[in-house]
Amino acid sequence: MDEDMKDYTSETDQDTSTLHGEEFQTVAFLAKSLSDENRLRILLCISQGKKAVGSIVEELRLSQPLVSHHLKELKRSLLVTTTRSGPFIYYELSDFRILEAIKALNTVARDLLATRTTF
Amino acid sequence: MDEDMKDYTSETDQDTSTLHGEEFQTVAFLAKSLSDENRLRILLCISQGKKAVGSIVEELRLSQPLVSHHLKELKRSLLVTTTRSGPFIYYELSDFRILEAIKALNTVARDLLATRTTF
DNA sequence: TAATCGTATCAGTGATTATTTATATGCTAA
DNA sequence: TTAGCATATAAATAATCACTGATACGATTA
Repeated sequence: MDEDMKDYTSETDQDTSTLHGEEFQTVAFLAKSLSDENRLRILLCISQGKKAVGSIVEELRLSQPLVSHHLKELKRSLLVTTTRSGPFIYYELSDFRILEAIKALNTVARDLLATRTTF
Repeated sequence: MDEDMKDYTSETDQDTSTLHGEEFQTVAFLAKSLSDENRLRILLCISQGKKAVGSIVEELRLSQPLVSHHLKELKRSLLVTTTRSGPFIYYELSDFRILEAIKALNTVARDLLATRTTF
């Protein structure tokens, strides 16, 4: 059961210099989670601390079903975790290094746009 | 063959700690380019050096129109540049730091899968 | 119990996209 | 000019996805 993703044994050192096999799939899956502007806003929003859905809705001025939809997607990619407290459901980042990855993308993006010759 | 890597001294102070405004859009756009398994394979493929379309087709065993389609998408996101030499069109990475971003995503993805509580 | 608040889910729609097959375009040599 | 190779593009399909509006679910309180 649970054949979505595979587990790794972390006994030996992993090769971080290149991707192989199913890693292309997992990286693509993770990148897809970051490929939506609203999801990025949500991630940055809850990076300040765990927040309930209503707070995110209010802060980002998005509809509640839309925020719930994106949070579900972020949870599916394991980027966020939830904790219930009464009627509130708090969402928080599961790994803050995703912020470093986002910043790396931002740096590259800014440079690509800056050094662009045409336009 | 010269690698045109650049030094990055900030001429204007850039805020790398957070995203604001249009940066969400550009990061999402860049992430979308990385959100496809075949495009990641293509990027890693040409990271070994500039390659013609036929070489990529052969190496990745994808159809030629599919490779051309993805290369067009990668060019649209400024991740690759082209050089024509006779009938051949060579594609190469425009910024090798995208590999670092991909590796960062891979590390996070591997950790998310590893530390996941399997119910 | 009922009522209310917070959140999730359902159904539908329009837009985007990955892929295939077929065709067109561009370059070079004979 | 022709033929032939390398690459791009067009057309069609199927799948995915972001978003909206409506509704359902769950927890708390009266």
